[in-house]
Amino acid sequence: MARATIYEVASRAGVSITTVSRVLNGKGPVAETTRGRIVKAIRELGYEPSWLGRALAGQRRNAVGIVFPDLAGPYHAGVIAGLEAWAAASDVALFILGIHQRARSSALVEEFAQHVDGLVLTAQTVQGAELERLLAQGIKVVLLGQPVQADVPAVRVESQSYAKTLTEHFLIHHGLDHLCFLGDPDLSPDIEERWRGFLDGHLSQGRRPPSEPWRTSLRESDGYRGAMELLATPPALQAIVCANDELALGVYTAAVERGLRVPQDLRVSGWDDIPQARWAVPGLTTVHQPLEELGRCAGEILTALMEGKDPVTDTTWIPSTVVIRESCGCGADCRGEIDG
Amino acid sequence: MARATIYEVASRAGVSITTVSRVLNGKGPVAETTRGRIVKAIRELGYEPSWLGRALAGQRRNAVGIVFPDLAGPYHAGVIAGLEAWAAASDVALFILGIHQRARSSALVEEFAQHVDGLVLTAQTVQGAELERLLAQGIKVVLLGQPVQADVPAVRVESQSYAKTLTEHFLIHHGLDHLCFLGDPDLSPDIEERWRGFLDGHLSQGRRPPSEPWRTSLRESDGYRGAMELLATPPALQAIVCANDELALGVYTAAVERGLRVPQDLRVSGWDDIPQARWAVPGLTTVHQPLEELGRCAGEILTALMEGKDPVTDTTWIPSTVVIRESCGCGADCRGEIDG
DNA sequence: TTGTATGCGTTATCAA
DNA sequence: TTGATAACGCATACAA
Repeated sequence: MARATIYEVASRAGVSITTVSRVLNGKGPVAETTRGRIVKAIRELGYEPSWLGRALAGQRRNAVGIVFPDLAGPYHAGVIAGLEAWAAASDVALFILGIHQRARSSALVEEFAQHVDGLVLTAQTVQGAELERLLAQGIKVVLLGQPVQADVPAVRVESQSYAKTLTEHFLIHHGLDHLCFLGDPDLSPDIEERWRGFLDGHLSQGRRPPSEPWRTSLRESDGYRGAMELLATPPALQAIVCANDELALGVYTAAVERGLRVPQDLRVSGWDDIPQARWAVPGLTTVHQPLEELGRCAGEILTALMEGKDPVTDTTWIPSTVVIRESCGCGADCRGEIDG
Repeated sequence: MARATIYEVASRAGVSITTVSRVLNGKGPVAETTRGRIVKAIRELGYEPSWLGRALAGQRRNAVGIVFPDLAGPYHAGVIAGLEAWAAASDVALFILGIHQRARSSALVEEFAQHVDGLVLTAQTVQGAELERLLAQGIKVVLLGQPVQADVPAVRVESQSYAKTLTEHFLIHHGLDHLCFLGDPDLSPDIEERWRGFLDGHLSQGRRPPSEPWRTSLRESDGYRGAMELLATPPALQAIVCANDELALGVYTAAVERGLRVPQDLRVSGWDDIPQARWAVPGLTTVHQPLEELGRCAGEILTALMEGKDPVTDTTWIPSTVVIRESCGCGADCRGEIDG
């Protein structure tokens, strides 16, 4: 019924638990014949060491965790895949936690931390004092897409230059004048960068800086509502640069409702390159983030941290790719990718 | 640096750890003044009980886990959302594990199990002997979309009747004759049900039983390749009923390449109602699974199990919804939903 | 009302 | 080469 313990193995093999522990961990000298008896006992009992006992005895937990605000968005799957690839190669377990706006989410993360040696914290999960607490307990932490904090290693995607490239694409290649940014820069540093890149694009062309961003959260319905209002009042907008793809798809719906064709009457771009972006008609021009690369990179930093290398504290920047489809007004002639 | 322990709290409050434990767990009598001192000490030290200590001392872990083959598909997000809703309401932590075809995945799950009181196991994760091992260790288990096992509670979506409905929709409403099922019934019991419902639909109409399913795995590229071959050889297929949406979208691509229009020249249906299904053109007729409901239901069974209620061992069946869009050949007139 | 002592399953230190 | 035994942090039976 219950699991076998090291004591049962020891008594069955006629040795002490110390010796069993030695063969289990492969350290310390054990006579070949003794080892044979112990291995046999282990097999016969189907014994597996208790993770709890090990962890309590101060051992490595041999697991890392990643924390997401929730697992609904387009973001997590790619990151997890990358991190998982690293974890499998490192023979470390990967546990995942979504905090889902829970009331006691802070306690939740702290408890989660007890199960692992290292934690990857994505945007909108843990910050400030709570993060300090975690660090104080000796948990290794890598931030993903979070505002950079002193002395905490982070992985970020470079957004600003791609937003600039995208904006210039509208401004120069398509010769537009009247663009609007949809999304709230205060929601995350990544989005703030996109907004700044949007500004950069205007400034680099000597254009009048665009109006304020139309601040909204990031769901499709927010994009629909935002666009409905933006398109209600003159002067007519030529393009809406969205903070993510879901907003952009909401804009599609609003455009239909306002009797506007995309891209003939209204150009749209998104960010993230979610699966729908490829299937929507017209195909959504967007920015593809190398999510797997992000996850893998976080894993490698975790390795360094857990091996106690000289403390990594700098931010690693990962590049993206602009994906040109049709929603920006490009035809088959200019589809493809642009480098930042 | 390190966490405070119950001993430090005790000494600071001038009591024994027993008394601290008592106020921590709210059981046993404690004098009001003593409790005050202890509460104060706890606050001052920022003490939080060690999850490890508690678990090792034989307490409930106050966490449940869910295991997926991987987190890339369309499946997991909804299920997690539902399970998470239950978990939050029950004040239980939810940990997630993806096994990602790891070599030592069996050991991985067993280790994961030590962190939790109960486990939700989805299809293609744990079966047979390994499952028995888990159960033998007293872990509470709920199966999700798995073949039913004796004495293990399970939650399943009813697929067969919806597959039948969908097939009859093609056969009767659209008056077709020559349908083909794309996908491998051996991959999961759910898909096998879909195939059986496809057969049922033919038989109920006294039609000649269709040819064997075109066996393939479930990625979009498989759908593309499968359809390319299916459409290469006469007699001309009128409709392809796909085992999931991703396959169906692959069929879209193949149709374009073969110069066929969907739905005029070829009808298509999918299964799952992934986000792309709504955005693809034409909109994909598919079957929507109440994923959140699935998760919540699994959670509730877990509650019963963990409270040691009389053992739940039966399978709970959850109903789906057929979502009619345009890929089956329906126009605006018959869009909507059909009940099973 | 409070405290002592033991067990939970390991690893690690030291002694034999 | 092996074994007692003390941590690790908590809950709890039993004693006071």
